[in-house]
Amino acid sequence: MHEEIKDILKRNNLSVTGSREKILSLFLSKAGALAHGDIEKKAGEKFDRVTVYRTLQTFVDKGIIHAIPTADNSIRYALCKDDCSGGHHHDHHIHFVCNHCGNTYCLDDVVTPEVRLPNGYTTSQIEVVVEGTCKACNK
Amino acid sequence: MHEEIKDILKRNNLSVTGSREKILSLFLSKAGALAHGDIEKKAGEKFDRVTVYRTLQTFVDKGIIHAIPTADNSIRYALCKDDCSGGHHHDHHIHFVCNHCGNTYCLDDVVTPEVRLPNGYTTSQIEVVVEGTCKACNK
DNA sequence: GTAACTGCAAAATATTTGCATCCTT
DNA sequence: AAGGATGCAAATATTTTGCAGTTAC
Repeated sequence: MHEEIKDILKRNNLSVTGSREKILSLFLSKAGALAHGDIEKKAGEKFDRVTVYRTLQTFVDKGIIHAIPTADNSIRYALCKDDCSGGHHHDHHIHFVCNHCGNTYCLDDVVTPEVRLPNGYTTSQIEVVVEGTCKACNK
Repeated sequence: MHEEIKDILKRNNLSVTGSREKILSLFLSKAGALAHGDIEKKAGEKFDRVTVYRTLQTFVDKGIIHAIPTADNSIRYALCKDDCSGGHHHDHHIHFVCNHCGNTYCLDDVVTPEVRLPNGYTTSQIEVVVEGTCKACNK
């Protein structure tokens, strides 16, 4: 188990427990985003469904991961880069859903574009989800 | 009941029924998007929850309405402009969620911006959801 | 030792399916 | 009359809550 995992937990004032390490390592080892169901499966029945719900919620609250809304309305989660601490999360990157392999990726290098709103509207956050075919599936 | 409603249904080869007319008129009379729960409430217990599920699904299939994914993962639906017929729906406008009044709007005048993806990725659809404060709440 | 975390059971919600009946065309 | 749509009941699935036992610090 990487030291990095413990670091992340400690940095966020969370106790280091088995389920948190396991779930966090799933996120670190996989490029794409994970849905609740993926985590239950991948973890291999090791821990309770309720623990997964609570752990994910805790991670979102602390800004360790963020939720990605997709068109088919399955919630997926992905690691936040840098410091999205204290629930004040701001994405500056876009999300990509591959229609072929079904994976969801954060394209960290693609900055969310400017959006010009009509007069009277103010913006606090912009979420961009692009659907298409990813690099791997395009080969 | 507007004639327009019957037209929309007929145009899509759907029988004109009470629940469909009612639900469609809710969408036509309201600027913002509606969640499943909103519809059940606003309809005033007139029809079954199951009917609402099935009607919404039918409308989405026919391209009469489209689903809007939001960060808090509540599914909302809004009317499609023009012809998004036959399940081949493409948004060209952005969605706006007001953090103040909670409403979701389609900003039909704001075109989705170009997104420059890394090499190897191809795009089929872009979904943009902006959060902030809407015109009415900013006064 | 204390506060925080987990697992189990159960409650509360949400969604889907089957089928008999009713309505639209 | 025939096919489609609705409503009800019930089966599934999902998410939340309470609480007792366990673990991290």
